Amino acid sequence: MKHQSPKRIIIVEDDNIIRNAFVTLIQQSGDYTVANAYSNAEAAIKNVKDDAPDICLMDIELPGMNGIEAIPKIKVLSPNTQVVVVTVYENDDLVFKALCEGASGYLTKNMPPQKLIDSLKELENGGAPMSTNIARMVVSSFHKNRQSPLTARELEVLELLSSGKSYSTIADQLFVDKETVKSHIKNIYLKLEVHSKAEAIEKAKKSKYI
Amino acid sequence: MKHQSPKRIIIVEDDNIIRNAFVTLIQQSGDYTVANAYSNAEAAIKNVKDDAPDICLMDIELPGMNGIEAIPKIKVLSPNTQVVVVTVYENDDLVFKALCEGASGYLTKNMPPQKLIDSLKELENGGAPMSTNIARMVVSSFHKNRQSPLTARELEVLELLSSGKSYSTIADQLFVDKETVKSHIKNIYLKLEVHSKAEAIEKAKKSKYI
DNA sequence: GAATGCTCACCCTTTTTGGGGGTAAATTAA
DNA sequence: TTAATTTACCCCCAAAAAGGGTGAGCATTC
Repeated sequence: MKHQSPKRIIIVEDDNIIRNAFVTLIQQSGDYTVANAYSNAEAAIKNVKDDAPDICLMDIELPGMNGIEAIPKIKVLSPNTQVVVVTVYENDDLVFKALCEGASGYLTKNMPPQKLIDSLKELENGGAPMSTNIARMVVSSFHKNRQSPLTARELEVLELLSSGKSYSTIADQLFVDKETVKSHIKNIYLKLEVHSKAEAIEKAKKSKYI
Repeated sequence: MKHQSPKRIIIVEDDNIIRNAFVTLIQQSGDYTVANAYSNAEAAIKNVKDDAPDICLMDIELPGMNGIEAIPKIKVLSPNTQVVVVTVYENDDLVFKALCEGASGYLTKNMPPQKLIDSLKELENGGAPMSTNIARMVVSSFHKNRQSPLTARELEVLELLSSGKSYSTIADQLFVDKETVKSHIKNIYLKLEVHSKAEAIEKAKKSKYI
């Protein structure tokens, strides 16, 4: 088998001390080479085709374009690059935005140095490295709220309603009359204290009933 | 500081050899105590209030009730118990079902033994232990498909449509005329080759455009 | 400078839908 | 034996959705 050349990494991080620490840490590991290190996203994007990185470590708060916006731009120019966010922010919103934009991992800067190298290995193995809290946030985002005021049938109806189906389609799918669906929806509105489909869906999603 | 009593664990696994291996492994770690070990979900559910486990290791394929169905029953009877699925299955459907039902982690049986103990520690630290492939599946589930035939504006409209909003509400939110929204939706239907809201939403979600 | 694609906006029509108000039987669970 | 759930029906009517077509303004691309 042919020898694998060491994985190429770029770093986007505006703090000089942290950036240099990452460079040193990664170079010393021996298994990776730092193709380039940037203090802003624009420069990284401009050079990403030449750098041809396997992995990009991306900070979020950066001068100019922020790290979240930078992710899709990197991915378009270099689709095989895996972007891992490395930041101090553990805010739900930022985490899910980063993942939606295409991040393959999300690390917080308070991790021990060895964890960074472990994470790179995890990426190579087809994983998605995440800090402890981030993994929990991600998994929790799937959990449903079981204290729902709605009955099982009502939840079924609301689920279908939230997928854009009409009353009659829902009725067909549940093998009941359209008027029955209407009754369920009336009860859903009563319980959720709303007066329209959109409000019901919004409230149910926010409360994680569906 | 007061001494913490060792975390209590129950195991639900129908294969005697594997179950006993887990028991031995966990007992030997010293940091955990096996409160009970069951070969089926029904028995585990019956005793979960008495066992009062901090953690439940749950297999999926079991005689009688399967592990996925068992998760919510365990969580209702003992809300502070963290359920971790331990299985051979890496199927997307099962993973997401397990997480939706309330699993706090998902491990595959091909892991090295030490990984199980590490995972228990990870749980204690507020994490969500996952095998490499599972973590990638979970993170990938957030990624959007960037080869969408829809324009940015059309995606915006479709996103709002999929949240149950009416044409006029969408129009207000985007500061355009209702007729403009209609035009966009007509184009969306054309491009996606559908003839209704529900079909458009279904196709867009399936293709991960939204 | 012609062509294309995108965003925006208006017109017409039709059927369907959604939401409000009631009522009530059968089943199931507490 | 109450209470809750699921089912189903009636009325009404405004609003919404979907189909059709047209076209201006703008940016990009060829």
